[in-house]
Amino acid sequence: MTLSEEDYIKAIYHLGKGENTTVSTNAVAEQMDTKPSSVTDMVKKLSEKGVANYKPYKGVSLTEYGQKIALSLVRKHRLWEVFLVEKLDFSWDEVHEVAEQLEHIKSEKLVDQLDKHLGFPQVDPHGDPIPSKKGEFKKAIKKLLNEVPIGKSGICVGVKDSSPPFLKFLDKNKIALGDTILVLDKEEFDGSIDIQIKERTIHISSQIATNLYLKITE
Amino acid sequence: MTLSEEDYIKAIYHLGKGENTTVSTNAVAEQMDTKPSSVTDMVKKLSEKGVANYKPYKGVSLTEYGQKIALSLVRKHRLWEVFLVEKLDFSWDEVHEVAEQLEHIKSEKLVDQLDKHLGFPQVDPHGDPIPSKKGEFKKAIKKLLNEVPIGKSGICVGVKDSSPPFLKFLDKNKIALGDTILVLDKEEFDGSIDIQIKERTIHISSQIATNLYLKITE
DNA sequence: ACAAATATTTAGCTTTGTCTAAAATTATTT
DNA sequence: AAATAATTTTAGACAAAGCTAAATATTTGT
Ligand SMILES: [Mn+2]
Ligand SMILES: [Mn+2]
Ligand SMILES: [Mn+2]
Ligand SMILES: [Mn+2]
Repeated sequence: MTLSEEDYIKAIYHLGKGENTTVSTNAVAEQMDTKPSSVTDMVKKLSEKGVANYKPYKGVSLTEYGQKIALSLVRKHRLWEVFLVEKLDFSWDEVHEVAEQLEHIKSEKLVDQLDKHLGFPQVDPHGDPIPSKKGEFKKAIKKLLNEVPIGKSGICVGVKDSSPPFLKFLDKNKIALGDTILVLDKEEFDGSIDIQIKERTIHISSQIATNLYLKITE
Repeated sequence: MTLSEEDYIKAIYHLGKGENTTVSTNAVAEQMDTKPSSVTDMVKKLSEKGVANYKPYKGVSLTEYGQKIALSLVRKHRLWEVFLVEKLDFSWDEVHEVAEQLEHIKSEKLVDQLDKHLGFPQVDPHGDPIPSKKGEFKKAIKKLLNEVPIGKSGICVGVKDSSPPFLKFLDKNKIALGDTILVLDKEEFDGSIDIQIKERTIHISSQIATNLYLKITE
């Protein structure tokens, strides 16, 4: 697969949320920051290669084979992200762009050894699970912060939005993966909430609460 | 620079042996495993970009800017080779192919941090020097084994040919960088020599002797 | 010095991946 | 059930990087 084909496969995979959903040409175009006509051309090619199922005007999905490729790419992307943070002192908002390049390096041994070097990590710096070599991974039971009822608490295990602005916001407000968060109060009107985190009590907007994953503890 | 442009720049650099020599279209074509006509097209483009000086029928050389790029690529290539050997347990005959890909990853921070992570190595697994961030490196005073006079000895510090077959040959014969080699005898007729290495006395062909670098000790 | 051999460039074609503009299909309103 | 709007595809073009075959320049041998 070429670099470009691989990025399309990943886009289709992510838009389908990991399940094997059919996604629209326009959606892929938006995700990839290209034009719908370019997507049409590419998905035709992917279809011919046995990577995708494409029905004109109906959308595109990945074949079994395509999903395997997607999972391998996701695995590589996330392992590199762990490497950058753990070994090269990158912060979690800097890794995506570089991993986007590194994920395309072709060498099975490289990935296997990297995995070993990192101690077979289960999640990437954003809390996203790392597929095994065979493409398996258990998706964690986690809840968005805005769905956690008042009085319940949990451990922060992931972010839904992993864009640099959001990640930097969390850094600035000293919210990190692993922290325990208790929901104190919720404001119906704007969806904002009060939380307790590490002795501090802070008020958090709906935009933040809908992008933080917790693993409920009690 | 695109991946392809970068590979051409590296090829021109290596053919010019690091000095800023003018090299021929055919030489570049052979090195890159492409056709001379493709090289002509590319060097024209590199010339327009200010990376190379190209005179039709006369050959091509790198500009100052082009040399900077070349040195940065060599730096990245060799740092990645060190990483693969030191951290991921690759053997020295497996690293080149992967480094050939990794050298094109764009991220200044990545290179700086990798350098630090590796403890600022001075040479790659084949004994080749790693340019500093500014593009400087001292070239070691080393001699090819076939040029070492009888009775002199030295430490094995590098290989001229770093192709897998040659490197595997060295592994098989337990000759590694760092080993001390004493020249016992030379055969004028075929250039073969007798050496002593780690208590062993072995006979070595001219092809091997002309591809092993020693740093003379006495 | 000239012919032959070699090296290099040019011209024209191919593939990949992209784009714009126009045409076709599907979805949504009234 | 049309009419309108939105989505998607097609047609045609372009840039990058490569190739083959033909033309041109340079080098070499006599
Ligand atoms: Mn990518
Ligand atoms: Mn991630
Ligand atoms: Mn390369
Ligand atoms: Mn090397």
